Amino acid sequence: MATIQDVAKLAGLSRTTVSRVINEHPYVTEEKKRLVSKAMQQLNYVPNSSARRLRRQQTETIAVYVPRITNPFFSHLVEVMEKEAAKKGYQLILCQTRYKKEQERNFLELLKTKQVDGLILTSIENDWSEIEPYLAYGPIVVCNEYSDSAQVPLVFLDQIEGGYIGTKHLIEKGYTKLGYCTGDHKSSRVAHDRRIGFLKAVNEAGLQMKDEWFFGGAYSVQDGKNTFEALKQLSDPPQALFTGSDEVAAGIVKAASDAGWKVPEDLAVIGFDNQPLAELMELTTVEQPIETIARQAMELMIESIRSKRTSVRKEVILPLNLIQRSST
Amino acid sequence: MATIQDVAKLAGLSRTTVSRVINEHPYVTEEKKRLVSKAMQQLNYVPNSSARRLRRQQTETIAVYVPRITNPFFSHLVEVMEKEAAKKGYQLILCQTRYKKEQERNFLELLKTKQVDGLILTSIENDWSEIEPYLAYGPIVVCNEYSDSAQVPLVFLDQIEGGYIGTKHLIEKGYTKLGYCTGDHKSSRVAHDRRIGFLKAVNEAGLQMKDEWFFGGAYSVQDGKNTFEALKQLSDPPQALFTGSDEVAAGIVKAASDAGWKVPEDLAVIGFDNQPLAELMELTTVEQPIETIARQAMELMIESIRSKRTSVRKEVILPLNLIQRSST
DNA sequence: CGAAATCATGAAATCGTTTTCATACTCAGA
DNA sequence: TCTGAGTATGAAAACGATTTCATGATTTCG
Repeated sequence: MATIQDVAKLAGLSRTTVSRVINEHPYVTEEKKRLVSKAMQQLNYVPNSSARRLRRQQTETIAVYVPRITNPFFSHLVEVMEKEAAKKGYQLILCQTRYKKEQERNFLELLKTKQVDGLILTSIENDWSEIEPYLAYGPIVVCNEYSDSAQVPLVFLDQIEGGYIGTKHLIEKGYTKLGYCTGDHKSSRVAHDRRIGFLKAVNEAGLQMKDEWFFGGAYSVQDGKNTFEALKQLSDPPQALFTGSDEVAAGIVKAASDAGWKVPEDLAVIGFDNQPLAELMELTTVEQPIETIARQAMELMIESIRSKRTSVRKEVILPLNLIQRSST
Repeated sequence: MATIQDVAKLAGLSRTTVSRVINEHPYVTEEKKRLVSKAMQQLNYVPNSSARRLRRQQTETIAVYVPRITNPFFSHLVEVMEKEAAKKGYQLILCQTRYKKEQERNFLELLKTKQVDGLILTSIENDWSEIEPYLAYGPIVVCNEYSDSAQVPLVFLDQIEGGYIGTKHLIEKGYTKLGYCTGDHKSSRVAHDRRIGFLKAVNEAGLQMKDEWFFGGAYSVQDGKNTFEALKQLSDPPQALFTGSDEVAAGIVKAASDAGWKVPEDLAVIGFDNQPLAELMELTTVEQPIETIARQAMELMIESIRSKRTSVRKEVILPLNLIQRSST
């Protein structure tokens, strides 16, 4: 492998000048530039990035935390982030926390050991106090999740509003017996807020709720199917169901159709996300502007890296909107 | 930030000894080990990975190429690879080629500039001769795709067999007028082989084909819907359709149902992949053992990195199997 | 008991860049 | 003609680790 020294020798110049050419420093004559370029080509030279990283104290790499990349919501987020990062000369390291506190903590070392310039969290497993100390080693941006105490940029969606407009829609459609079915991930602010939005709409309309109309722990298509089986057993089932994801909604619709129920006549269902699957199943759903939050988060990240200012809290809240199809 | 020098000073020892403790070198007395550990803790020291990379000439990072991470097949592949890599102390850099030759070539520089120890390709856009020279800079493993001339480990599925068993199944079910609907991605060996398998089964059974029963360029759910619309116009449509992906199959089934066709009575459809969506839509499909190929590819990669032998061709061919549901 | 092998440590070289500092040359303005 | 600003270059320091080499001390063994 050719080094900068080899190039310098072949061009009859110093390492310094070669480095200047590479980094487009002014004060290099055209003639030397040509000489250097020629030598670099002849030797098929490229700068060694480990050396460059060491000297420059930056890696041009960003770590992105997701629970699991197979979740379409997160893979979409990552797709956009990678594209945006590549555009600005950054690479992405993928970290799957698998919803585990410990996994998340392990990956935090990446920042400390200077393997990445910054961290984007799309989910938060640990208490913020566990994460906070790592801010000393580089910027952190939170995307999609929310934390009260985090002194960092936060890009997230107005989930209260999301819960509210979805529920409002059901109410306007004339349903009065509403069920609620989500993943209720303990620490997640997202789930918490949606529930508030749901209850707000319900209370405004003066509707009655029953405890048995709350279904929890639902994440997958299969969970949706199970939820329907449970619902079917009720003597007084809800007429409409608010769900926390399109997968769950799809599972419910499928199971209901298979059982001979008509959607939305016998049971209306509203999803969340507007995934490709929602279109396939013709689900009414609350669309999350994934591209926008991903892009915003990445922009804030790169800005934080470049400016080197100390991290400050900054909230970017984006709206959600309803997409009406035939499941309600 | 504390450096190894600071630790050495605090512990009253040399950098060398500290380094030995970090790297678990023998020939360090227990006493000094304690001293060093204590100093490291006091200073909250962690080794700087850029420096370590430079000296060791390795990065403990692997680049994975996928066309798009939102494609569930690839996100599943990446999920397993990341998990496997993390287990062995490696990180993953995600590279989305977006089916573009140029993007793919750009990312190849990662290997040359020593930002990664190796490359795993899950799709190949460029001619192998474009990629081959980069073997000089580190190992490459091909996963899922196939190339005749590549002198590297290749982990892939027997797509001829896949096309064959899917088609055979349709024939055994009694269908005699078979359609073929895939993405026909020009350079892809995968698509090519499946077609061969399809034709083999058709010929063995002595069935007649019509040109109009071949549908191309279908990748998405929407493409599937469009395909059905086209098929509907035919005066003599096929009874059953072999498709290249579950998305396409799902689109066809959906459009058919909406048009009042019964599946499989009026039109049978078989998918490919066994994605979650296939279960939801109850698609018969050809399952690809994604976890296995991902794990195998990652193992071969890490082995190649560690052994430092020159790359040799090695084919690992895994079988596919049929999952029967109610769409056929 | 003396030589060889093993254990324990540190000084200095090394990895391949970028950056700082010093030096020299050119040219415009007083 | 002298001064100071701008231009162009290179020597050497720095980034922070690991590895080689050298040197003692200690143990083993014939």
